[in-house]
Order: sequence, then C-alpha cells, then structure tokens
Amino acid sequence: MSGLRARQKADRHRRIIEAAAELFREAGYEGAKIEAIAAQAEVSVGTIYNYYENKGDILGAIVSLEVNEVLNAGQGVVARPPANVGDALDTLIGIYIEHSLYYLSKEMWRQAMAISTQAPDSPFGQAYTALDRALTEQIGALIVRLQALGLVRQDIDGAALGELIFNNMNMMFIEFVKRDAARIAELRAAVRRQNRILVAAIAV
Amino acid sequence: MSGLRARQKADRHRRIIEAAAELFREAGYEGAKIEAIAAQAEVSVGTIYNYYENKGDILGAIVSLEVNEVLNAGQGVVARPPANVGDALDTLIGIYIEHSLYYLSKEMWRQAMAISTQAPDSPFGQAYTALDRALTEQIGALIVRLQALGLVRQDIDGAALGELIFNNMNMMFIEFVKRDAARIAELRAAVRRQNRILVAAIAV
DNA sequence: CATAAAAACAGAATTGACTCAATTTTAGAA
DNA sequence: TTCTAAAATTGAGTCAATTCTGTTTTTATG
Repeated sequence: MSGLRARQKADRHRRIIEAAAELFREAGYEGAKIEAIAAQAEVSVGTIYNYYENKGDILGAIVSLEVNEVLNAGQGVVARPPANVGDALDTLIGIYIEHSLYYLSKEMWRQAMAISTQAPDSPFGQAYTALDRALTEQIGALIVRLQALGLVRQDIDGAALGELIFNNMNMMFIEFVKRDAARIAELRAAVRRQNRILVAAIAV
Repeated sequence: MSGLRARQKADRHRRIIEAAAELFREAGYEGAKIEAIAAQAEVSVGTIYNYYENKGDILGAIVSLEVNEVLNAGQGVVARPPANVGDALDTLIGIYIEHSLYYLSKEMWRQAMAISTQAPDSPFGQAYTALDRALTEQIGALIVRLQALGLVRQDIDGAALGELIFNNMNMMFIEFVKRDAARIAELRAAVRRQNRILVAAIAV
C-alpha cells in the first residue's frame, strides 16, 4: 500500500518547503523564524527538525529544485549547441544565469552559498557541491561536444577547461548576488568578455 | 596628547584579537564562545561588541592580517617575475596558496568566506571583497608586467585575464578549504593544469 | 581641583535556533 | 476488532550570540 504515513510525510515535506519559500522571500532567510515557518506549515517546530537537520537544509531543498531545473534546461544546449564556440558557451551560461533568480532571491543565494562553505559536510553542503560538479561537467560536456563537431581544437583538455569556465562564472555569480544593485545583463557581459580570451584560444 | 583612552583602546583591540585567534584555532570558530574570548581578553562581553559588530568581524580582522601579508609577498613576484609565463603565474599563485594556512585553519577560512557572502555589506564583508579585488589586480598587474617584458601577447585583455585566473584559483581554493583531506600540493597541481590552457593561449 | 559631558564598560536580559523527553499516531499481528 | 511496537509529533527547555541599560572612567572646562 502507498501508506497513510508515507503520504502524510510527503505532504508535510511539501508544506514545510512551501511555507519556508514564501517566508524566505518575504522576510529574508534570517527574518523567517523557524516558529513562523512551523506555524505557516501547520506543524510543530520539532517536526521541522525531524524532516530537516537545520534551517539551512530547508533552504538547501529549495536551491536543489532550482539548480536541477537549470541542469535540465542545459541538456538541450549540449545536445544541439549553436555552431559557434562563443555563442555556444554564451547560450549555456545564459540559461544558468537567467534562470537563477526565478525561485531564489539574491539574499537566499547568499545564504545558500554561505552555508555550503560553512558546513560542507552537512546534507546540503554535500548536495551543493554535487550540484556545482554537475554544472562543471555539463560545461565540460559541451566542450567535448564542440570538439566532436570540429569546432574546438582536439588537443584541448576538456575537463580542465570546463572547470576553468565554471569556476570563473561561479565566482562572478557570487559577486553578482553579493551586490543587490548588480544587473544580470552586466554579469553576462563580463563573463562573455572573460570567456572571449578562452574562445580565441580554443576555437579551430 | 596620545591619550590614555586611545592607548587603552589599542591595547584592548589587540587583546581581543589575540584571544580570539588562539581560541578559534583551539576550539574552532563556533566552539570559541564570546564569553570565553571576553574572559581570555580580560574584558566584558559588552566591550567586545563595542569594538566589533559581531563575532564574524573579529575573525575578519584576523583574515585581513593574513591576506595583507600575502599581498605584500606577491609584490616581489610582480616586480621581478620568472622569465616564463607559466612559472610566473605558478610562483605568484604558489605564494598565495602556501601562505594561506599560516595564521588561519581551514575551518576559519570556511567561516570567513561564508560570512563574507552572507553579509557582504558588513565591515568585514566589504573588507573581504576589497581584498579579493586587490588579489585580482595583483594578478592583472603581473600579466601587464609580462606583456611589458614581451612574454605575453600585446592584444590580450590583461584585466579580464587577471579576473579569469583569480576567479578560477579562488574557487579552487574554496573547494580546497571545504575538504579537510585536500592537500596543498594537489591544489597547486590542479590550478597549474587549468592555467596551462591559458598559458598556451597568451604566451608569445 | 571640582565637575559636567562624553565615551566606554559591565553583565543581566532577550532572542531565536535547536534538543529532548513525554505523548500521540500508525502499522500490522493476533 | 484489539493490542503493541515502532515511528512521528509536540512544545517546553537549553544554549549562545547579541542587545540594552545603568554604572564607571576619562576628558575637557571653569
């Protein structure tokens, strides 16, 4: 049987996440008190801690939703990349960046990133590292795809290049979420400018 | 007059930093309670908060000491770089990395980085961003120096390249401090491998 | 050298994340 | 249906960072 218990569990998970997402957005991460999340989700404080190790893990669950969507969207670009190295990179990175503020505010990103460095061994910390790795590998996969298409030189170390591009983009994204005034368009332009050096070096 | 007040102030600042540095190392950032730092520094809890906005700012003061030393050491390399692009980069980055764990444990770095993303507008958050920028500019300055020496192509965008190299190194460093098992030698080797792509692209 | 204003100090009170022992609910065996 | 063990829930209690308010020390002034 599907089980009453299992259904209630899934339902409570959902209610907690929804309540938290709403309050995080409205009041900010610190402003959203656990008691308030519990009240909104109609569970007790203790129950929240039965589902999530700590407040950060709740945010982590929301971040994972976001990044997984982005990874899915990225697949399409890797499968059928634009026939030009610069555009291909820009398209993939564009997806990452444009999607980033859909569920999460900058403040939520800041907290999420902070927690993932602060507690790298927590469930969320590990999940976050895994998501970063997945993004890195997706960029690497794009490079390899472009090599297969004869658009990128064969002697390029695809994995190393993927890391380089992801790391740079990610640091730029961190700086982006740190400044509330920073605009997505500027971020994309800056990353494009940096990648231009690489594109010149690796294009056939 | 130099003033009793000013002298006492400097002295208390020093005592707080010394006490905190010792306890952070011994007990870790979270393990070092403010009350314990206050006791060790022979001031009251309230006084600590008169000197620093919060616990993170105390750590911030220690991190600033560290990074400023590194920047100083880096100056020498920029002034007289090895006569080979790869070695020049490796030497500068080597200084950054090798020095990094001299005053600060990995755990302290994790906390410091976390705080700087979490609260980018706090005194320490801003200071940390400024330090990152200084490091970025130092790498940029090295590139420009190498261009002047005729070792790097003139048409390279030195600033963009400096950002790219710093951002990549910094992300690698973040991952390095997140894993206690990670070794300095591996970190340096990985960064070297990534930079190799760039070096091939920019060397004359 | 007395004194008032300003600055700094102390530590008790507050706040909010997280824990834990007691209670309630569910599953499934008899 | 009834009962029991396991699982889940609850909310009052703990702990530590931060705030607040009254007191003490320093400085500057007459």
